[in-house]
Amino acid sequence: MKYVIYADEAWTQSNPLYRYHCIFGGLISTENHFKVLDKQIKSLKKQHNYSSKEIKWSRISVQNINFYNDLLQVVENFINTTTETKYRQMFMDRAYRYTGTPCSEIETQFKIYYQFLKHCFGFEHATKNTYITLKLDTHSSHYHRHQLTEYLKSLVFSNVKIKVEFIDSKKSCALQICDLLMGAAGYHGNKISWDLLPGKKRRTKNQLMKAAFSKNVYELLKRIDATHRGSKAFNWFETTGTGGVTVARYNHKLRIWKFIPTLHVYDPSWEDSAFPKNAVRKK
DNA sequence: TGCTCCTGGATACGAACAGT
DNA sequence: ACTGTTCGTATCCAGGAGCA
Repeated sequence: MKYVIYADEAWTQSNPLYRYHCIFGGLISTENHFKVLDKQIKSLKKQHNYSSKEIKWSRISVQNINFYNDLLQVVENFINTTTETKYRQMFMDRAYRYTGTPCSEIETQFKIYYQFLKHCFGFEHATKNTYITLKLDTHSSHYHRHQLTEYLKSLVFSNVKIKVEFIDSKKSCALQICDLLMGAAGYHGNKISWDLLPGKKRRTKNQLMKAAFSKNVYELLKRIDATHRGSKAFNWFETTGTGGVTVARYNHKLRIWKFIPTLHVYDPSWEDSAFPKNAVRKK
């Protein structure tokens, strides 16, 4: 069986520091399903006069919010109706501070990328002769593509053959969807909408709009989790339980993974209670 | 099992805002 | 300046998920 994974990262910057960071997201499905998704998105773009523009978290505005909300329906439908499609999200929490050997920011990012691809999809439970083409955004790793490729060479499974490709996110709706979902995750999880403008006691229209959209994304993921796993609650920033069976890592339609390095200390200064209520968690 | 985190809903009050 | 609306805070209440 052949699959394609589109994966991307977001909220990796370290200035300012946000509690939830290094958010990695990946959509896995078949090439054909992705082609259909592409067509659906293109037609929706036409309807909304958004054809020439790229889908991007940072491009959401009051003027195009209807397009983005409609887009969420397309995405939900895509994930729900195509059995091969699954979504994975990994992130890190600064409350669990890594205490191992320090390394450069970019190297850390590669290592985490590796962890994400190695463990989040549960490849070890895939059937024999599974072929996966990993499509990563060329833009974000442009200068380090070679280095990342080297890291990913050690991604070896007996049952899964992996091929890595770098593509331009401008040309891939699936990658753009990843950017959107992760952008919303970071915005919501870090309470960015509460980063009030100087002297303001209320959030701006734009902040409220983005907070509402993030919530729509949250509810989308919650619905998917509820439909396919029967769970009654959904935490965007907690590891999804496996119910004691490791094959869940492969089978689940949607999984969230809070990546906690083995070598870590708990840093309560990042706890929710260390910040005022309704405040952005940044340092 | 108890704890924390994350979420929901309802209600009430007052402050901040937008439009006129 | 006045008005009506929206937003934020402060209460309660509730429960699920995951972790130690």
